[in-house]
Amino acid sequence: MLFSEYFVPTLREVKEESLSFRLSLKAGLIAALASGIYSYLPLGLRVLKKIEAIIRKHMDNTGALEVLLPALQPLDLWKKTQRDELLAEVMVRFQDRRGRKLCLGPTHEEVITDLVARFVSSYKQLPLILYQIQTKFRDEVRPRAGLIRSCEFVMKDAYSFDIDEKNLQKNYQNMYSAYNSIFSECGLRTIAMEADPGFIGGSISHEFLAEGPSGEDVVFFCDKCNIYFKEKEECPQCNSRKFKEKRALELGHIFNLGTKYSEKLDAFFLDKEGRRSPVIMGCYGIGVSRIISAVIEQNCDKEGIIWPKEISPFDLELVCLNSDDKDLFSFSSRIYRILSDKGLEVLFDQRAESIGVKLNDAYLLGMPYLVIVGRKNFLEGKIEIITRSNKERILVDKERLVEALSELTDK
RNA sequence: CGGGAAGUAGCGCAGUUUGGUUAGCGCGCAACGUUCGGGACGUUGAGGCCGAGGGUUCGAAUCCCUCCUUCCCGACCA
Repeated sequence: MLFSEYFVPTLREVKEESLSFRLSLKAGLIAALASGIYSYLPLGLRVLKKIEAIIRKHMDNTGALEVLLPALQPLDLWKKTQRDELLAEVMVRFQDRRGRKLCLGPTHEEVITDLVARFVSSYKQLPLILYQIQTKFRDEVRPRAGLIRSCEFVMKDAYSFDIDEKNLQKNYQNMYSAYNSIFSECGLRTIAMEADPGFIGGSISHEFLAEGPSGEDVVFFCDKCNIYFKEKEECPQCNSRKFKEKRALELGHIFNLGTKYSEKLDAFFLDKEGRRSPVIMGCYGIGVSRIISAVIEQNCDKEGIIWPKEISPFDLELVCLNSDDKDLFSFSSRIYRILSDKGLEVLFDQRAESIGVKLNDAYLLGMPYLVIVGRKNFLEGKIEIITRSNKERILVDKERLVEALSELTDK
Protein backbone atom coordinates (compact mmCIF):
# COMPACT_ATOMS: atom_id res chain seq x y z
CA MET A 1 0.00 0.00 0.00
CA LEU A 2 1.31 3.38 -0.99
CA PHE A 3 1.11 5.75 1.95
CA SER A 4 0.24 8.70 -0.27
CA GLU A 5 -2.76 6.84 -1.69
CA TYR A 6 -3.87 5.54 1.69
CA PHE A 7 -5.98 7.32 4.28
CA VAL A 8 -4.00 7.71 7.49
CA PRO A 9 -4.92 11.03 9.08
CA THR A 10 -2.32 11.16 11.84
CA LEU A 11 -2.60 13.91 14.41
CA ARG A 12 0.17 15.74 16.20
CA GLU A 13 -1.87 16.84 19.16
CA VAL A 14 -4.95 15.46 20.84
CA LYS A 15 -6.46 16.51 24.14
CA GLU A 16 -7.96 13.19 25.25
CA GLU A 17 -6.23 11.71 28.26
CA SER A 18 -6.47 7.94 28.06
CA LEU A 19 -3.33 6.34 26.66
CA SER A 20 -4.93 4.03 24.11
CA PHE A 21 -7.55 6.62 23.14
CA ARG A 22 -4.81 9.16 22.42
CA LEU A 23 -2.76 6.76 20.37
CA SER A 24 -5.67 5.41 18.35
CA LEU A 25 -6.66 8.96 17.44
CA LYS A 26 -3.10 10.12 16.76
CA ALA A 27 -2.29 7.11 14.60
CA GLY A 28 -5.48 7.53 12.59
CA LEU A 29 -7.03 4.20 13.59
CA ILE A 30 -10.39 5.62 14.55
CA ALA A 31 -12.25 8.92 14.39
CA ALA A 32 -14.88 10.18 16.80
CA LEU A 33 -18.36 10.94 15.52
CA ALA A 34 -19.92 11.60 18.91
CA SER A 35 -19.24 10.56 22.47
CA GLY A 36 -18.92 6.79 22.50
CA ILE A 37 -19.42 6.51 18.74
CA TYR A 38 -16.44 5.92 16.47
CA SER A 39 -15.56 5.24 12.87
CA TYR A 40 -12.86 2.74 12.07
CA LEU A 41 -10.44 4.19 9.56
CA PRO A 42 -8.58 1.90 7.16
CA LEU A 43 -5.67 1.22 9.51
CA GLY A 44 -7.89 0.52 12.51
CA LEU A 45 -10.16 -1.68 10.47
CA ARG A 46 -7.21 -3.80 9.35
CA VAL A 47 -6.35 -4.43 12.99
CA LEU A 48 -9.96 -5.24 13.84
CA LYS A 49 -10.15 -7.74 10.98
CA LYS A 50 -6.95 -9.44 12.06
CA ILE A 51 -8.20 -9.82 15.60
CA GLU A 52 -11.47 -11.21 14.24
CA ALA A 53 -9.54 -13.72 12.14
CA ILE A 54 -7.67 -14.98 15.21
CA ILE A 55 -10.91 -15.29 17.13
CA ARG A 56 -12.60 -17.16 14.27
CA LYS A 57 -9.71 -19.59 14.03
CA HIS A 58 -9.91 -20.49 17.70
CA MET A 59 -13.69 -20.57 17.82
CA ASP A 60 -13.79 -22.86 14.81
CA ASN A 61 -11.28 -25.10 16.61
CA THR A 62 -13.68 -25.58 19.50
CA GLY A 63 -16.28 -26.78 17.04
CA ALA A 64 -18.32 -23.61 17.29
CA LEU A 65 -20.27 -22.60 14.17
CA GLU A 66 -20.46 -19.02 13.03
CA VAL A 67 -23.84 -17.37 12.61
CA LEU A 68 -24.98 -13.79 12.34
CA LEU A 69 -27.94 -12.83 14.49
CA PRO A 70 -30.01 -9.70 13.99
CA ALA A 71 -29.12 -6.51 15.81
CA LEU A 72 -32.76 -5.47 15.51
CA GLN A 73 -34.78 -7.32 18.10
CA PRO A 74 -38.45 -7.25 19.09
CA LEU A 75 -38.93 -6.20 22.68
CA ASP A 76 -41.54 -8.92 23.18
CA LEU A 77 -38.76 -11.47 23.15
CA TRP A 78 -37.04 -9.69 26.02
CA LYS A 79 -40.23 -9.70 28.05
CA LYS A 80 -40.04 -13.48 28.27
CA THR A 81 -36.89 -13.26 30.40
CA GLN A 82 -37.87 -9.98 32.08
CA ARG A 83 -34.61 -8.58 30.89
CA ASP A 84 -36.48 -5.81 29.09
CA GLU A 85 -36.73 -4.30 32.57
CA LEU A 86 -33.35 -5.39 33.89
CA LEU A 87 -31.58 -3.89 30.87
CA ALA A 88 -34.03 -1.05 30.29
CA GLU A 89 -31.41 1.59 30.94
CA VAL A 90 -28.77 0.29 28.54
CA MET A 91 -31.13 -0.68 25.73
CA VAL A 92 -31.40 1.52 22.69
CA ARG A 93 -35.11 1.13 22.04
CA PHE A 94 -37.62 2.63 19.67
CA GLN A 95 -40.74 1.93 17.62
CA ASP A 96 -40.93 1.30 13.93
CA ARG A 97 -43.59 2.87 11.71
CA ARG A 98 -46.08 0.17 12.56
CA GLY A 99 -45.65 0.85 16.22
CA ARG A 100 -43.68 -2.36 16.75
CA LYS A 101 -41.41 -2.03 19.77
CA LEU A 102 -37.80 -2.86 18.99
CA CYS A 103 -34.35 -2.57 20.46
CA LEU A 104 -30.83 -2.71 19.11
CA GLY A 105 -29.37 -5.78 20.74
CA PRO A 106 -27.16 -5.07 23.75
CA THR A 107 -26.46 -8.84 23.90
CA HIS A 108 -27.96 -11.95 22.30
CA GLU A 109 -28.92 -14.62 24.84
CA GLU A 110 -32.61 -14.24 24.06
CA VAL A 111 -32.22 -14.37 20.29
CA ILE A 112 -29.92 -17.38 20.28
CA THR A 113 -32.02 -19.32 22.77
CA ASP A 114 -35.12 -18.60 20.75
CA LEU A 115 -33.34 -19.93 17.67
CA VAL A 116 -32.33 -23.13 19.41
CA ALA A 117 -35.80 -23.53 20.89
CA ARG A 118 -37.22 -23.53 17.39
CA PHE A 119 -34.90 -26.06 15.84
CA VAL A 120 -33.45 -28.28 18.55
CA SER A 121 -35.71 -30.92 19.99
CA SER A 122 -33.55 -34.01 20.48
CA TYR A 123 -30.39 -34.95 22.36
CA LYS A 124 -29.12 -36.13 18.98
CA GLN A 125 -28.74 -32.51 17.89
CA LEU A 126 -26.55 -31.68 20.86
CA PRO A 127 -23.98 -30.48 21.70
CA LEU A 128 -24.22 -27.33 19.65
CA ILE A 129 -22.03 -24.24 19.87
CA LEU A 130 -22.89 -21.12 17.89
CA TYR A 131 -20.99 -17.87 17.77
CA GLN A 132 -21.05 -14.56 16.01
CA ILE A 133 -18.95 -11.44 15.69
CA GLN A 134 -21.35 -8.58 15.72
CA THR A 135 -22.03 -5.03 16.75
CA LYS A 136 -23.72 -4.52 20.11
CA PHE A 137 -25.51 -1.36 21.09
CA ARG A 138 -25.62 -0.03 24.62
CA ASP A 139 -26.85 3.30 25.80
CA GLU A 140 -23.90 3.83 28.12
CA VAL A 141 -24.25 6.25 30.99
CA ARG A 142 -20.71 7.35 30.56
CA PRO A 143 -18.77 6.29 27.50
CA ARG A 144 -15.06 6.59 28.13
CA ALA A 145 -11.60 6.20 26.66
CA GLY A 146 -12.58 5.65 23.05
CA LEU A 147 -13.05 1.99 22.21
CA ILE A 148 -12.83 0.97 25.86
CA ARG A 149 -16.40 1.91 26.62
CA SER A 150 -18.44 2.90 23.63
CA CYS A 151 -22.13 2.83 22.79
CA GLU A 152 -21.59 0.71 19.71
CA PHE A 153 -18.92 -1.97 19.84
CA VAL A 154 -17.89 -5.22 18.22
CA MET A 155 -18.30 -8.32 20.31
CA LYS A 156 -17.75 -11.99 19.76
CA ASP A 157 -20.40 -13.95 21.58
CA ALA A 158 -20.61 -17.72 21.63
CA TYR A 159 -23.29 -19.92 23.16
CA SER A 160 -23.05 -23.60 23.94
CA PHE A 161 -25.99 -25.97 24.27
CA ASP A 162 -25.58 -29.28 26.03
CA ILE A 163 -27.58 -32.17 27.40
CA ASP A 164 -26.06 -31.98 30.87
CA GLU A 165 -23.74 -30.14 33.21
CA LYS A 166 -20.84 -32.51 32.52
CA ASN A 167 -20.85 -31.72 28.81
CA LEU A 168 -21.20 -28.03 29.54
CA GLN A 169 -18.10 -28.23 31.72
CA LYS A 170 -16.17 -29.64 28.79
CA ASN A 171 -17.24 -26.79 26.54
CA TYR A 172 -16.56 -24.27 29.25
CA GLN A 173 -13.02 -25.58 29.69
CA ASN A 174 -12.46 -25.58 25.92
CA MET A 175 -13.57 -21.99 25.72
CA TYR A 176 -11.44 -21.09 28.68
CA SER A 177 -8.32 -22.34 26.96
CA ALA A 178 -9.39 -20.95 23.59
CA TYR A 179 -9.65 -17.55 25.24
CA ASN A 180 -6.16 -17.78 26.65
CA SER A 181 -4.86 -18.67 23.18
CA ILE A 182 -6.76 -15.84 21.52
CA PHE A 183 -5.48 -13.19 23.87
CA SER A 184 -1.88 -14.34 23.83
CA GLU A 185 -1.95 -14.57 20.05
CA CYS A 186 -3.13 -10.95 19.99
CA GLY A 187 -0.02 -10.03 21.95
CA LEU A 188 -1.75 -9.61 25.30
CA ARG A 189 -0.90 -10.67 28.79
CA THR A 190 -4.21 -11.48 30.44
CA ILE A 191 -5.36 -12.63 33.84
CA ALA A 192 -8.22 -15.09 34.20
CA MET A 193 -10.23 -14.77 37.39
CA GLU A 194 -13.46 -15.96 38.88
CA ALA A 195 -16.06 -13.25 38.50
CA ASP A 196 -19.51 -12.02 39.27
CA PRO A 197 -21.92 -13.13 36.52
CA GLY A 198 -23.81 -9.83 36.70
CA PHE A 199 -26.89 -9.36 34.55
CA ILE A 200 -26.03 -12.22 32.23
CA GLY A 201 -26.64 -14.56 35.12
CA GLY A 202 -25.72 -18.17 35.82
CA SER A 203 -23.70 -19.80 38.55
CA ILE A 204 -20.01 -19.68 37.70
CA SER A 205 -18.21 -17.20 35.52
CA HIS A 206 -14.66 -16.27 34.70
CA GLU A 207 -13.38 -13.04 33.31
CA PHE A 208 -10.25 -12.32 31.36
CA LEU A 209 -8.54 -9.08 32.25
CA ALA A 210 -5.69 -7.23 30.60
CA GLU A 211 -3.53 -4.97 32.66
CA GLY A 212 -3.43 -1.41 31.33
CA PRO A 213 -3.55 2.17 32.64
CA SER A 214 -7.00 2.87 31.15
CA GLY A 215 -8.54 -0.25 32.62
CA GLU A 216 -11.81 0.13 34.49
CA ASP A 217 -11.20 -2.55 37.09
CA VAL A 218 -8.71 -2.61 39.90
CA VAL A 219 -6.86 -5.81 40.75
CA PHE A 220 -4.08 -6.54 43.20
CA PHE A 221 -0.82 -8.23 42.48
CA CYS A 222 1.62 -9.99 44.77
CA ASP A 223 5.18 -9.82 43.42
CA LYS A 224 6.36 -12.70 45.55
CA CYS A 225 3.72 -15.21 44.54
CA ASN A 226 3.16 -13.71 41.10
CA ILE A 227 -0.61 -13.88 41.48
CA TYR A 228 -3.49 -11.49 41.01
CA PHE A 229 -6.47 -11.17 43.30
CA LYS A 230 -9.55 -8.98 43.61
CA GLU A 231 -10.13 -8.39 47.28
CA LYS A 232 -7.96 -5.72 48.84
CA GLU A 233 -7.12 -7.79 51.92
CA GLU A 234 -4.01 -9.83 51.68
CA CYS A 235 -2.31 -12.10 49.23
CA PRO A 236 -4.35 -15.32 49.35
CA GLN A 237 -1.17 -17.36 49.03
CA CYS A 238 1.42 -15.83 51.34
CA ASN A 239 -0.93 -13.56 53.32
CA SER A 240 1.46 -10.70 52.71
CA ARG A 241 0.01 -7.22 52.73
CA LYS A 242 2.67 -5.98 50.37
CA PHE A 243 0.80 -6.03 47.10
CA LYS A 244 0.47 -3.67 44.19
CA GLU A 245 -2.69 -2.10 42.87
CA LYS A 246 -3.15 -2.40 39.13
CA ARG A 247 -5.71 -1.24 36.64
CA ALA A 248 -7.13 -3.86 34.31
CA LEU A 249 -9.58 -4.06 31.47
CA GLU A 250 -12.16 -6.79 31.09
CA LEU A 251 -11.76 -8.33 27.64
CA GLY A 252 -13.64 -11.55 27.96
CA HIS A 253 -16.15 -13.20 30.19
CA ILE A 254 -17.45 -16.76 30.14
CA PHE A 255 -20.58 -17.88 31.93
CA ASN A 256 -22.14 -21.09 33.07
CA LEU A 257 -25.76 -20.21 32.38
CA GLY A 258 -27.36 -23.52 33.19
CA THR A 259 -31.05 -23.41 32.30
CA LYS A 260 -31.76 -19.76 33.05
CA TYR A 261 -32.62 -18.89 29.45
CA SER A 262 -33.67 -22.25 28.09
CA GLU A 263 -36.46 -22.61 30.66
CA LYS A 264 -37.86 -19.17 30.06
CA LEU A 265 -37.63 -19.37 26.30
CA ASP A 266 -38.78 -22.93 26.01
CA ALA A 267 -35.58 -24.51 24.72
CA PHE A 268 -36.21 -28.11 25.70
CA PHE A 269 -35.07 -31.40 24.21
CA LEU A 270 -35.99 -35.06 24.61
CA ASP A 271 -33.24 -37.26 26.05
CA LYS A 272 -32.57 -40.95 25.34
CA GLU A 273 -35.26 -41.95 27.79
CA GLY A 274 -37.77 -39.58 26.22
CA ARG A 275 -37.67 -37.17 29.15
CA ARG A 276 -38.17 -33.51 28.38
CA SER A 277 -35.37 -31.30 29.80
CA PRO A 278 -34.16 -27.75 29.34
CA VAL A 279 -30.98 -27.34 27.35
CA ILE A 280 -27.91 -26.54 29.48
CA MET A 281 -26.26 -23.37 28.28
CA GLY A 282 -22.96 -21.56 28.46
CA CYS A 283 -22.17 -18.16 27.08
CA TYR A 284 -18.79 -16.74 26.11
CA GLY A 285 -18.09 -13.13 25.22
CA ILE A 286 -15.10 -11.17 24.00
CA GLY A 287 -14.99 -7.40 23.56
CA VAL A 288 -13.32 -7.41 20.16
CA SER A 289 -12.93 -3.68 19.61
CA ARG A 290 -11.73 -3.31 23.16
CA ILE A 291 -8.85 -5.68 22.42
CA ILE A 292 -7.40 -2.97 20.20
CA SER A 293 -7.18 -0.59 23.15
CA ALA A 294 -5.75 -3.23 25.45
CA VAL A 295 -3.09 -4.22 22.92
CA ILE A 296 -2.06 -0.61 22.45
CA GLU A 297 -1.79 -0.01 26.18
CA GLN A 298 0.39 -3.06 26.64
CA ASN A 299 2.46 -2.41 23.54
CA CYS A 300 3.56 1.17 23.17
CA ASP A 301 6.24 3.69 24.07
CA LYS A 302 6.65 7.48 23.94
CA GLU A 303 6.91 7.36 20.17
CA GLY A 304 3.73 5.45 19.55
CA ILE A 305 2.24 2.02 19.04
CA ILE A 306 4.24 -1.20 18.79
CA TRP A 307 1.98 -3.69 17.04
CA PRO A 308 2.42 -7.37 17.79
CA LYS A 309 3.16 -9.14 14.48
CA GLU A 310 -0.06 -11.13 14.52
CA ILE A 311 -2.43 -8.18 14.45
CA SER A 312 -0.26 -5.44 12.96
CA PRO A 313 -2.06 -3.66 10.13
CA PHE A 314 0.98 -4.27 7.93
CA ASP A 315 3.98 -6.57 8.30
CA LEU A 316 6.35 -3.71 7.81
CA GLU A 317 6.66 -0.10 6.78
CA LEU A 318 9.07 0.78 4.03
CA VAL A 319 10.27 4.36 4.22
CA CYS A 320 12.04 6.09 1.37
CA LEU A 321 13.66 9.02 3.13
CA ASN A 322 14.46 11.07 0.06
CA SER A 323 11.63 10.58 -2.37
CA ASP A 324 12.99 13.03 -4.93
CA ASP A 325 16.20 11.04 -5.32
CA LYS A 326 15.42 8.99 -8.43
CA ASP A 327 17.77 6.13 -7.70
CA LEU A 328 16.61 5.85 -4.14
CA PHE A 329 12.98 6.03 -5.13
CA SER A 330 13.19 3.45 -7.87
CA PHE A 331 15.14 1.13 -5.61
CA SER A 332 12.51 1.52 -2.88
CA SER A 333 9.73 0.92 -5.35
CA ARG A 334 11.42 -2.23 -6.58
CA ILE A 335 11.81 -3.49 -3.01
CA TYR A 336 8.17 -2.68 -2.37
CA ARG A 337 7.08 -4.76 -5.33
CA ILE A 338 9.32 -7.70 -4.49
CA LEU A 339 8.17 -7.82 -0.88
CA SER A 340 4.53 -7.47 -1.86
CA ASP A 341 4.89 -10.26 -4.39
CA LYS A 342 6.30 -12.43 -1.62
CA GLY A 343 3.06 -11.97 0.26
CA LEU A 344 4.29 -9.41 2.76
CA GLU A 345 1.92 -6.61 3.65
CA VAL A 346 3.95 -3.47 3.16
CA LEU A 347 3.04 0.12 3.85
CA PHE A 348 5.32 2.11 1.56
CA ASP A 349 5.90 5.67 2.67
CA GLN A 350 7.11 7.44 -0.44
CA ARG A 351 5.53 10.77 0.42
CA ALA A 352 7.28 14.00 -0.39
CA GLU A 353 7.45 14.74 3.32
CA SER A 354 10.45 15.66 5.36
CA ILE A 355 12.51 12.90 6.91
CA GLY A 356 11.39 13.76 10.42
CA VAL A 357 7.73 13.57 9.52
CA LYS A 358 8.10 10.19 7.89
CA LEU A 359 10.16 8.70 10.70
CA ASN A 360 7.91 10.04 13.40
CA ASP A 361 4.85 8.73 11.62
CA ALA A 362 6.51 5.36 11.18
CA TYR A 363 7.20 5.09 14.90
CA LEU A 364 3.71 6.30 15.74
CA LEU A 365 1.98 3.82 13.44
CA GLY A 366 4.13 1.08 14.90
CA MET A 367 4.57 -1.66 12.31
CA PRO A 368 6.85 -4.37 13.74
CA TYR A 369 9.62 -3.58 11.26
CA LEU A 370 10.67 -0.33 9.65
CA VAL A 371 12.81 -0.53 6.55
CA ILE A 372 14.61 2.76 6.09
CA VAL A 373 16.01 3.53 2.68
CA GLY A 374 18.23 6.59 2.99
CA ARG A 375 20.79 8.13 0.68
CA LYS A 376 23.91 7.74 2.78
CA ASN A 377 23.43 4.10 3.61
CA PHE A 378 22.27 3.40 0.08
CA LEU A 379 25.48 4.78 -1.43
CA GLU A 380 27.35 2.32 0.75
CA GLY A 381 25.07 -0.44 -0.43
CA LYS A 382 23.24 -0.71 2.88
CA ILE A 383 19.64 -0.59 4.01
CA GLU A 384 18.57 -0.12 7.58
CA ILE A 385 16.04 -2.33 9.32
CA ILE A 386 14.61 -1.17 12.63
CA THR A 387 12.79 -3.54 14.93
CA ARG A 388 10.06 -1.35 16.36
CA SER A 389 9.77 -3.09 19.72
CA ASN A 390 13.37 -2.67 20.90
CA LYS A 391 14.46 -0.04 18.39
CA GLU A 392 17.33 -2.28 17.38
CA ARG A 393 18.85 -1.10 14.12
CA ILE A 394 20.65 -3.36 11.73
CA LEU A 395 22.29 -2.54 8.43
CA VAL A 396 22.04 -5.15 5.73
CA ASP A 397 23.56 -5.26 2.26
CA LYS A 398 20.89 -4.16 -0.14
CA GLU A 399 21.18 -7.43 -2.06
CA ARG A 400 20.40 -9.27 1.17
CA LEU A 401 17.42 -7.12 2.18
CA VAL A 402 14.62 -9.35 0.93
CA GLU A 403 16.23 -12.39 2.47
CA ALA A 404 16.78 -10.64 5.79
CA LEU A 405 13.17 -9.50 5.94
CA SER A 406 11.86 -12.94 5.11
CA GLU A 407 13.84 -14.28 8.05
CA LEU A 408 12.56 -11.61 10.41
CA THR A 409 8.92 -11.89 9.43
CA ASP A 410 8.83 -15.64 8.74
CA LYS A 411 7.21 -14.95 5.37
C1' C B 1 -26.84 9.75 37.52
C1' G B 2 -23.59 12.77 41.15
C1' G B 3 -18.86 15.79 40.95
C1' G B 4 -15.05 18.56 38.05
C1' A B 5 -13.09 20.94 33.53
C1' A B 6 -13.88 22.76 28.72
C1' G B 7 -16.40 24.46 23.85
C1' U B 8 -12.83 30.49 19.48
C1' A B 9 -10.20 27.95 11.61
C1' G B 10 -9.06 20.84 10.05
C1' C B 11 -5.93 19.89 14.95
C1' G B 12 -3.82 22.18 19.55
C1' C B 13 -4.49 26.83 21.98
C1' A B 14 -4.35 32.53 23.57
C1' G B 15 -7.86 36.43 24.08
C1' U B 16 -13.00 36.50 28.43
C1' U B 17 -11.12 38.79 34.95
C1' U B 18 -11.33 45.04 33.42
C1' G B 19 -17.17 44.81 26.93
C1' G B 20 -14.78 49.02 22.13
C1' U B 21 -15.33 48.76 16.02
C1' U B 22 -10.49 44.74 10.64
C1' A B 23 -10.56 38.08 16.39
C1' G B 24 -5.04 36.18 17.15
C1' C B 25 -0.90 32.31 17.58
C1' G B 26 1.42 27.34 16.49
C1' C B 27 0.67 23.16 13.45
C1' G B 28 -1.86 21.49 9.16
C1' C B 29 -3.80 22.98 4.05
C1' A B 30 -2.70 25.58 -1.33
C1' A B 31 1.27 27.82 -4.53
C1' C B 32 6.47 28.96 -5.55
C1' G B 33 11.54 28.61 -4.16
C1' U B 34 15.47 26.64 -0.92
C1' U B 35 16.33 22.21 1.96
C1' C B 36 16.77 16.58 2.61
C1' G B 37 18.96 10.77 8.45
C1' G B 38 14.60 13.10 12.94
C1' G B 39 7.84 16.89 12.87
C1' A B 40 13.47 22.06 8.14
C1' C B 41 13.27 27.37 6.14
C1' G B 42 11.41 31.71 3.30
C1' U B 43 7.54 34.36 0.53
C1' U B 44 2.40 34.49 -0.69
C1' G B 45 -2.54 32.67 0.13
C1' A B 46 -7.28 30.13 1.51
C1' G B 47 -9.92 29.02 5.80
C1' G B 48 -14.15 31.68 11.71
C1' C B 49 -22.37 33.40 12.36
C1' C B 50 -15.97 32.88 18.96
C1' G B 51 -21.32 25.65 20.62
C1' A B 52 -26.93 27.28 20.20
C1' G B 53 -30.93 30.45 21.72
C1' G B 54 -32.47 34.54 24.57
C1' G B 55 -31.25 38.96 27.39
C1' U B 56 -28.30 43.55 29.23
C1' U B 57 -25.77 47.60 26.41
C1' C B 58 -24.72 52.85 21.84
C1' G B 59 -21.61 48.40 21.33
C1' A B 60 -20.82 41.31 23.41
C1' A B 61 -16.01 35.96 21.98
C1' U B 62 -15.98 38.94 26.65
C1' C B 63 -21.53 40.41 31.33
C1' C B 64 -26.48 37.61 32.75
C1' C B 65 -30.11 33.37 31.88
C1' U B 66 -31.46 28.74 29.45
C1' C B 67 -30.10 24.72 26.58
C1' C B 68 -26.67 21.54 23.83
C1' U B 69 -21.97 19.13 23.28
C1' U B 70 -17.13 17.02 24.74
C1' C B 71 -13.44 15.25 28.13
C1' C B 72 -12.04 13.60 33.16
C1' C B 73 -13.30 11.35 38.32
C1' G B 74 -17.01 8.35 40.81
C1' A B 75 -21.37 4.77 40.75
C1' C B 76 -22.63 0.91 36.75
C1' C B 77 -21.00 -2.36 32.93
C1' A B 78 -17.94 -6.18 27.72
